[in-house]
Amino acid sequence: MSSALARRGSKTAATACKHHPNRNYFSHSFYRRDVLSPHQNIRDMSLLWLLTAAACSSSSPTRLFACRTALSMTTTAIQQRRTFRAKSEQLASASRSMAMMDDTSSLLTDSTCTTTTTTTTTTREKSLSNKKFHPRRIGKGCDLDELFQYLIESSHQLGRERVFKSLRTALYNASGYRVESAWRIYQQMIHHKVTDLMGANNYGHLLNILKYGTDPTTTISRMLNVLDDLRIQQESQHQKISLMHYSQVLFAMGRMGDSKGACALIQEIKTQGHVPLPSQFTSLAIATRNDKFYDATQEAAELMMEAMNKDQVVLENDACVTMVSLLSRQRSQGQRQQQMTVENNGIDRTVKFLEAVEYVRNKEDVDDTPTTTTTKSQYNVHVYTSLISGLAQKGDATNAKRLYDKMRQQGLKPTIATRTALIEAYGRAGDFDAALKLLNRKHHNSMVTSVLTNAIRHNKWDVAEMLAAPWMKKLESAKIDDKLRAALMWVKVKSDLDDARTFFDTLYQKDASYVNTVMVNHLVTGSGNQRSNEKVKEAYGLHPLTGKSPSLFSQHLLVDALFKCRDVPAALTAFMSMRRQGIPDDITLAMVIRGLIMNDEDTIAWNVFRALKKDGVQPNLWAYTSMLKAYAKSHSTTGINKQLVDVWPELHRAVTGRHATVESIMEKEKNKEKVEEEAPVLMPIIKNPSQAYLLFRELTGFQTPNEYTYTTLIACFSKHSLARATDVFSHMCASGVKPTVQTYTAMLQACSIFRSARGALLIFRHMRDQQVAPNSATWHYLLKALVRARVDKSRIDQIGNMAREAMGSNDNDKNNKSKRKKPL
DNA sequence: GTAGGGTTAG
Repeated sequence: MSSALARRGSKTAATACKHHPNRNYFSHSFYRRDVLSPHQNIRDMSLLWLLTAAACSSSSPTRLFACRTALSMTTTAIQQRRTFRAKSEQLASASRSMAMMDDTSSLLTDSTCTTTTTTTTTTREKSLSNKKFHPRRIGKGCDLDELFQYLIESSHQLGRERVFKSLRTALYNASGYRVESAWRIYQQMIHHKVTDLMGANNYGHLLNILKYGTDPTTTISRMLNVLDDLRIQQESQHQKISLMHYSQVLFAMGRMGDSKGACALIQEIKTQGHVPLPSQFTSLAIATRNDKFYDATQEAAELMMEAMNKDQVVLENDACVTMVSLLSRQRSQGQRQQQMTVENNGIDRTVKFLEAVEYVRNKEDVDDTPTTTTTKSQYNVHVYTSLISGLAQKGDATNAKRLYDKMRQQGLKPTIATRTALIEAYGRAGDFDAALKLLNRKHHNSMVTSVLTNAIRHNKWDVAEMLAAPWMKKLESAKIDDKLRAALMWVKVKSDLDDARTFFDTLYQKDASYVNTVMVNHLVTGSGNQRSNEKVKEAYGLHPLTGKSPSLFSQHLLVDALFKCRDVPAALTAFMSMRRQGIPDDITLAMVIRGLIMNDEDTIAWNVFRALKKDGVQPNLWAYTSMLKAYAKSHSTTGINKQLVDVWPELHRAVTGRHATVESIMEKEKNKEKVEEEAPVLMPIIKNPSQAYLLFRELTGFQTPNEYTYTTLIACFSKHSLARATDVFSHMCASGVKPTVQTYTAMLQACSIFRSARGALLIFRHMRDQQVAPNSATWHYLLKALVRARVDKSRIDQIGNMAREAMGSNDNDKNNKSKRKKPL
């Protein structure tokens, strides 16, 4: 109700707002029917314990990134804010000077009342107008064009005070809460240079209308313009920007998803010596959630934690729920330019956030009367659902289930969303018995989607088939939503690509809304796996049918598919086109490195890799490992495709993002020669294991190598030095990274090359002790090592028999597996 | 009505 009143601009609402104890009338909860008491907020120590345990069990060793420090992040934010403000100011002054240049008539939309009217206006008419546009008479039905015309003609007689009063009344009574009207009235105030007469409340009212604008760019920039004007007034001590003004802008930023702007504004509030309001943090949380272009989760969380820990700010429940949801699903590593933090894990960060929430809640209890005797959980079902879902994404079904049980103990009833989150946890962990058991009662779209996609991920074709079959018949029914339909398409793509492709057409013909982007992506990926670049390109061409242009993610899949088809020029062309539209993430960059190396374009890969680092982009672990793979290759590939040499300068620009953004274009214009000097040179890759080792040392400065990285490094050494390969192997075991069958095989390969029977048998025993099952390659290199080391023939035969025996049963396994793998 | 389920890398 309050929001409706406020929107109508009713005086009652305004007064009610003014007298609200916290003057917190932009609070999101204020607009809600069920305003939660602060005590209903998060407060439950035992849950925190549980989560901390989950974080400890799942957290991997620290992955550090040499990036900006917290301090420089803040500075950058301020600088960005300044640039943005400067741009807004330019915009404002441009619009102002335009208004000045144009005279009276051009400011009016109604061209009928122009100069002719001015000359023929009689004294009587004037006095009529005087009456009509008297501040007291300006009401709802007032014609703004007429009013503006009148004011321009009579401003000299009326005096600026009177002009201002008329416009002010118009703002309150005639704008009708229409954004455009309010903005035009404000522009008139600027034109008549009367904004200095505006009171803080007038500014507040204006902002209150503007915040409901529909266009993100105009809405925010207009509001920032108003704020800038207010700031100028503040400097001449006319006005003071209050928290409510900031709240209005933050509210709009929340709606529009301008997370960078919201962070910067919160910082500004702090610099002004205020403590931001809880509702302002809620706006920040909403802005972070709604921002599709920038992930400010970490920055926002830190601002909130600081406020809680230092200023005892009690966050609103909405902000908590939103932040918990965002934090718990943060990717644990590999984000480019990520801030250096110890808590790189989503759950760690969530725990840290909740600790701050607990801290301030407990503090509040002590300050208040300590009457809270209830042990009942103060978390609501949404917080639990977010947390369960966060654990689910990490495949931590054990803790997800514990949390779910705990929630039930607290007497909270799980909803469909909660059960879906738990099903997702089981599915990710590969526990399909548990997932199906939960699904048993009612097959809801979201639950089926979850189990289905996880079954595909885990190659559980029996589960996928069983689940998909009944839905396949009604694929065209409206009862199936987008996500489920896409999951069913995925099943089809995996079982029969051509059939899936035909089916896409059938669906589209039935109803264009039945097809979506994800389906096209599945078709592109499926075609890539079939190594058919014609099919890839054809499938990619389906994107327009979904009514959406391909996102960066869709383009990522295209590039990957083209690399799989060994069409390097096409893949690189697609990648460069992708770069022109946005900044590829670390996964895309690693995929490009990998694609090049898989296609034996080692030199180009090496140069892309160098260019990234030189540009300050930290390649992630996957990129490093792919690069290492070039050194581990048995065949030498140093030649470069001529076509790629020609494409290199452009590729270099695409990788580093030189003059692709507005800023860099400006930079280039400013400093033309400097950019042109930088003709990128293709450096040859020097393939010796010491170089590989240097690369490995370098990556350990940023990330923790995993079993794949170690194995690749061992493979680099296996042809050169058994001692060094063994060193890496020992280092791997000492670091707690478990060798895989591939690791042991690489070691055995080294033993065979260096004719070490003793080494081979030691490695083989180690493998047995670790209960790792050998594969045919393992047996092959073990035997080869023994043969080359001239071990006693009877001994070799003995092991050869063991190998045949083991492989015989393995073959059976394989056959069974492939039988099982045959889908639908 | 908030929270949940769809497509990325050996």
